[in-house]
This record gives sequence, C-alpha cells and structure tokens, in this order.
Amino acid sequence: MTGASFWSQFELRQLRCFVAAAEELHFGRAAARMNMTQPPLSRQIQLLEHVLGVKLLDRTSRAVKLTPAGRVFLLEARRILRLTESAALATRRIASGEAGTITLGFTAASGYSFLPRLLLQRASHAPNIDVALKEMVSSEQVESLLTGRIDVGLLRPPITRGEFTTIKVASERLVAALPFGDARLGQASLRLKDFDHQPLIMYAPEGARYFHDMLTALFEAEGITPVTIQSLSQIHSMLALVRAGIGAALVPEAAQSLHFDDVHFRAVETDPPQPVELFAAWRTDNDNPALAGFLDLLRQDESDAVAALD
Amino acid sequence: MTGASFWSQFELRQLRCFVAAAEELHFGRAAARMNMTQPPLSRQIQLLEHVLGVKLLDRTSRAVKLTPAGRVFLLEARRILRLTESAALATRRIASGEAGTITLGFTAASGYSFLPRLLLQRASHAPNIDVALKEMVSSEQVESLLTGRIDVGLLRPPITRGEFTTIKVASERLVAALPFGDARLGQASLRLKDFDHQPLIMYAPEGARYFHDMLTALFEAEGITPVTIQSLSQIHSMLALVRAGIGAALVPEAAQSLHFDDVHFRAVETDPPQPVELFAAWRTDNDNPALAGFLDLLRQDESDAVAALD
DNA sequence: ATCTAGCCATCCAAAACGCGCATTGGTCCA
DNA sequence: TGGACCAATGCGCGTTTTGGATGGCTAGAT
Repeated sequence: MTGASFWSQFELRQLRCFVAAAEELHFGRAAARMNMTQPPLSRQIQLLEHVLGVKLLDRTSRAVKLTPAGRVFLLEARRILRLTESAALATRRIASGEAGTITLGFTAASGYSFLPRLLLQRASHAPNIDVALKEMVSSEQVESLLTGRIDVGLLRPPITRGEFTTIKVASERLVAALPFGDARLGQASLRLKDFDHQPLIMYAPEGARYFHDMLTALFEAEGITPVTIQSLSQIHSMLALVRAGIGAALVPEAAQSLHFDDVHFRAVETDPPQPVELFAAWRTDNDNPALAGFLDLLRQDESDAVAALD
Repeated sequence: MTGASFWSQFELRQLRCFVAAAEELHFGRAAARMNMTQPPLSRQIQLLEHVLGVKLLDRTSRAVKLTPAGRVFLLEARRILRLTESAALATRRIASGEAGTITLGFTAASGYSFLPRLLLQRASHAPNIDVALKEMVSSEQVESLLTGRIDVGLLRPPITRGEFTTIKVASERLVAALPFGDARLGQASLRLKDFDHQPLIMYAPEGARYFHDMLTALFEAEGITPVTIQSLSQIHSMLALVRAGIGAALVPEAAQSLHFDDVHFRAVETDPPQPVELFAAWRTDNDNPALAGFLDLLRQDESDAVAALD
C-alpha cells in the first residue's frame, strides 16, 4: 500500500477547483477557468467532498448551489489560498534579501555612537531588514560568528580567521577622561606625555585586549610609563572610577556620549590621530540573504571612515 | 501538454513533506513520518523549492539545516496546515448541524414577546447556532421561504403551501387597547359585545390579513358590528392612534410590552380564549444542517403552547 | 591515510494518478 | 415529445510519483 486508499487530507488543487466551481456555480465554466475539462474538475470536487465527509455543492442537472457547509468552506478555502500566495511571496522576499533578519554582535563601546547611526541608516535605506542586537565582547563575537549565533560582528582587531571577511567601519580619536579638579583640565588638548608617571585606569589584557595592546603600544612608542591604578574591561566601569577621582582614563571619543557627573573629556593627540578602529566581520560563507543588503549599509560607513582619514 | 511543465503553485503534500523534514532535520526520519521512503520525499522538497525559486533546506551529506528563507517558510507552512485542519473541522461541524446559521423571518408582533424568549433559549441550548433575523410580514415570509432567503418563518396562518412544514409555536389571548378616559377601563375584563357600535381601529385586509380575518370572524359569530375608524397593518401604529383617543384596538397580549403613555390594556374574553396563533414554517426540503437543532427549540415552544391550552 | 558509516541525490522500472474524450442520465423548456 | 443543457461516469492514455538500488560526499574511527 503506497498511498492509503482513502487519503484523509485534501490538496490545494482540490481547493482551487472548489473555489472556481463555487464562484462560477457552473462546472463547465469553472473547468475552463482552471484550464481543464469538466470531468476531472468534477472528480476533484468529489474527492474533496469525500475527504471532508461533507457535501459542499448541491448540484442538480440544472443548477449548482452551495450548501451551508460549502459556504463556510468557501471562505476557509479562499483564506488558505490567499495564505499560500502570501507565504510564497514572503519567502521569496526573504530569499532575495529584500527582507530578513540580521543578527548583529556589537561591543559596548560601538554601541555609544556607531551603532545608533547604523540603525538609523537601516531604518531609512533597508526598512525591511530587521536587526537583532547582541552585545558581547570581541572574542565572544568571533565565537558566535563561527557557530552562527550572529551574522555580523562589530568588533576590534585582531581578526585572523580566514573564513571571515572584514572591513573597517569607523576610526576614532582617543580622548582623556579626567576627574573634576584634575590639573590637566586647564589644557584644551593633551599629549601622551601628560600621562607619564600619572595614575591611569587601564584596560585589562584579557577582557579588552584591543584597547590594552593599543595603549601599551602608543605609550611604548613614546617611552612613556603611566601608573596603572586598576585594569578594567568595560569603559562604563572605567569612567565610574574616574569620577571617583582615582585617576584618568583614555577612551574612544564615542564614550563622551556617556554622561558622568564630574567626568570631563579632553582631546588627546596621538599618532595616528585616530587609533581606535572598529571593524565589521562576517563569515564569508554566510548564506543569510539579507546580509548583502546589510553590508551595503556598512560599506557606506567604511567609505565615510576612510573619508574622515583624509 | 496536460499539466504545464513548470507548475507555479505548490501542493499541500509538499508542505507536509517540508515541515516533516524541517522538524526532523533528517530526510530518512521525515520520510518515515510521512509513511514513505526517502527518495520521493527528496523529490517533493526539490519540487517545492523549484516552485518557490528558493532553497529552503541546506543539505550537506552530514547535516540538514534550514536556510533563513526556510525558517520563514516553515512558520508559514505550519500556519497553512493548521488552517486546513481547522477548516475541515469547522466545515464538518457545520454539516453535522452542531453549528451554523439559521435565517429567521418574524412578524413585528412576534418580536414583542415570543422571539426574545426563543433567542434566550437558543443562547443556552444551541450557542453555536447563529440566528440572523429579518422582520417581514407573513406574506413576505412565504415568498422568502420559497426563494431560500430565510430558513424559518414565524408567521400567521394561512400557510397552504405543500412544501412547507408548520407547527404552532404560540397561542395568545386578545387584549383591548383603550385610550385614557375610555369608559370601559372601569371593567377588569371585557367581552366582545363591549365593542358593538363602538369606534375600533381595525387591521387592513391586505397587510394584516390574519388579524383582519380573525377579528371579522369573531365579531360575525356573535353578531357584533364595531365601527371601523381606520384600518392599519402595524400594531405599533394602531396603538399610536389609540393613544390619540381615536378609538380602541384589539391586539395580541404580547403587544402589552409596547409601552405607550395613556394606552391601557384590558383582557378580552373570546372563544376560543387564545385566538391569536403563531406558527413556524420551513421548507420541508431545506438542507440547512443547523435547522434540526433550531427546530428542537421551536418544538419545545410548541409543547409549551399546547400545555398552556390545557 | 584509509576505511567505514551515514546521508542525500539520482537513476530506473512499475504502479498510480489525473487528464481528456465519449457517453450516460437527468432536468428544463419549447 | 424532442432538444438543449449540465454534471456524472467509463475508459484509454500520458504523466507523475513511488520505492528500490546506486552513487557521491562527508565526518569520524582505525
């Protein structure tokens, strides 16, 4: 027995035949509309009625009428058919990348300035692409990219995996966060040597490797030795310590959007002038169709970032 | 060419195969669940993908995964399949008479008392049967029953058509509607001879044939001749004239629920004591499955009506 | 590196299905 | 009573689908 002799479920073809017959109230015309002849259409409707166990059409040789059950089923059938079409349409839109969902990982720091700008662009340029946000540090993002938990990550270098494609989407200056009363607040702009032998709240090498390595390199290049009071991973926490007067901190300028009472910011001259870089990374073999459209947004930022360097 | 070489619409079988495969993420197990072997299941899903023009499942030889489009389509497919089952269920319920709609014609007079009682019964005994109400005079109801515009009519005799089944559902006394100041208000109960040579607002033979003929017969039997001031069809309008002091009217007791200022009612003794009869009628060949359940309600009223006669 | 197990796609013959044609049976109208 | 009309049915045929066998591919074990 391959197919059961009575099949307990109907098919869409039967629904289409029924709707045509119910609307035309004439098997011949309905068959014409279905691009077939009358006998098979009759059979399809008989089959449907048999499956349902319900007579849907009252047919005398002179007239075809809907039974009460048929009237109800006609509405249901139309709804089902409408749903099938919209389902196909929606799926094709997803597949074509016109719509869809991108899961985006981002670091806390990128959330202060770059991410809001990006989401604003998305709203105007790709309104049908939803973005699901997950905050995580860079190393977690790399892991999540590999397992597919996120489609794209906004993270800090280094990103060495070969299966990733990366672009730089933003470069930022460093700014100094200084507590109320700090003598250096008198200057409009600081230099790295202003931090020589001064208390500094530093980045933890484990949790914030990028910032840690970058600052270490900058200081080393100029032969400067700040006094590390405390190492932290989160910029938010560092500013809290600055506010407590424990010392200064060097943070990306976007962190200025975090307003802490009694914490003031001053520009810092570095070489290069915008040492804080943010990258976007995604698996080259990611098959999310919405990715292409989303990457277009990022590439605009990429050129902006390059232009800002000029 | 019978079927077009590419068919632009999918079938439910394909949806069921896809849902099974998407849930099992394993073609072999999915095929077992569908009671078939793996190759045809693969073909059905390929067909579906080809029709949609979208890859739904990412299948390596080691694992099967949903594509983003497939994830969306899985939700849609489940919804469609759920809808097909509920559609079948609903239709079967209609056909079995458990649920449905009865279109009911009723005369204005029956709406004063009998109809509200009937609808109350329906609410408690057949809550799934909807009743659509259409007020019309008896002759219109006969016409509408024939054309199928209503399933059941609540109307007055005579109903002579052979294709109808009728039952008596209510019998009522006549009451006199008297204007303020009418001398007969002094009596608790009136007799027909109290209307001899008195001004009476009468029923029009065209619009209210039943009441007209009934009253004419009652008066004739006792040799009484009231003075017909005006003939009307609607009880509502007659009471308005009574209120104006133009004369008295004889109306079914249910009309007392129409409260007019300065219109007072008194019982009237007649032979038989309940001369106003209300019948339900329906086409014997009516195929509305909900009819049986609805008629059960009416038959309760029928026995009540008979009991009231004892 | 080779082997093995697991899994999906493809190939093929047979069965099943749906189609169209011709015809029947029934109703309405002239 | 004959003709027109309409849906149901019988039947042969082409297409589709099915299940078994096979092939290609990958991951993990030896």
